[in-house]
Amino acid sequence: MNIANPYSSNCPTRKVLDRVADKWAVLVLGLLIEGPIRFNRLRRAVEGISQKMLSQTLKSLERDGLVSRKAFATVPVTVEYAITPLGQTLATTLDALRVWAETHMEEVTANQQRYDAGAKSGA
Amino acid sequence: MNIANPYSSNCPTRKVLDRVADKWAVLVLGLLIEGPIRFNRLRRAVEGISQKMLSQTLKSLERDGLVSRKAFATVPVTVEYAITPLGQTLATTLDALRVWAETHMEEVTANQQRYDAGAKSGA
DNA sequence: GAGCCTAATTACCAAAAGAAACCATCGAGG
DNA sequence: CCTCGATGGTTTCTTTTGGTAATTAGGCTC
Repeated sequence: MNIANPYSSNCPTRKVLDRVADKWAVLVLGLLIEGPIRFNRLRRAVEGISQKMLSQTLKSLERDGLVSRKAFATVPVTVEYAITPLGQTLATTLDALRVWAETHMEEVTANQQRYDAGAKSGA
Repeated sequence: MNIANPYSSNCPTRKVLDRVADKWAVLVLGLLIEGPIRFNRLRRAVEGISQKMLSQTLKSLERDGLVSRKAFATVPVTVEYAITPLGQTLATTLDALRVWAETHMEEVTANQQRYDAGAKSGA
């Protein structure tokens, strides 16, 4: 079982890591944890995402078993996306990242400005 | 509404999240937490990374104040990279992600195979 | 003085993201 | 009737990013 190091490219952990390193997936999962939601509503909620990327993100999340898709044969066909139990475990983990961002973003931004200022004068 | 929802694109949290959604940054930070390390050593450790991407990743991590760079005027100039205290807090958070991956990768892989099989026959 | 090791950049090409248009269906309204 | 709007997508095109390989620069070794 001890497959261990994600630093070798053939390690499956690396694949999952690659998958998770996706800003849209992180944002979508973060929204889905609040409850099932329809496609366009999701699109409006996640500011800046295109239909293509949302569709693509949802498809791969579904493929991974992190979200479930349910289509209703209503007037204009509605599709509802929901997070799965597995997806919830990931969303919980990712939430720590959001908390980190909220806690440290000011410091990071300050660092960036200091760096940029230094690079400008130091060059 | 300074902080709050990362779903609006102008939220600084979103910027940090974008930044973190980078597989190389995650892997590099994970290695740096074990101690300072030189450029080429890092490159050999992170399998599959190119010099360009490593250089680029390190530069942006340095800009964010997550790692520090120290050049030594040795024979062939050596450069050592180390994680900063701020970087450590992030690396710790990201470690939870690695743990998630190690715990759930089998399930995710199984889901993918089931999905792919279903799509093939079900389409 | 050719070759090598260091860290990093550059040029070039492939892949992915982004923007915007199009598709098909149906109900509402002019 | 015919267009409009809303539904969830896909397609097309452009831009941005990532990957490969070659190059740079300096000094040491052979």
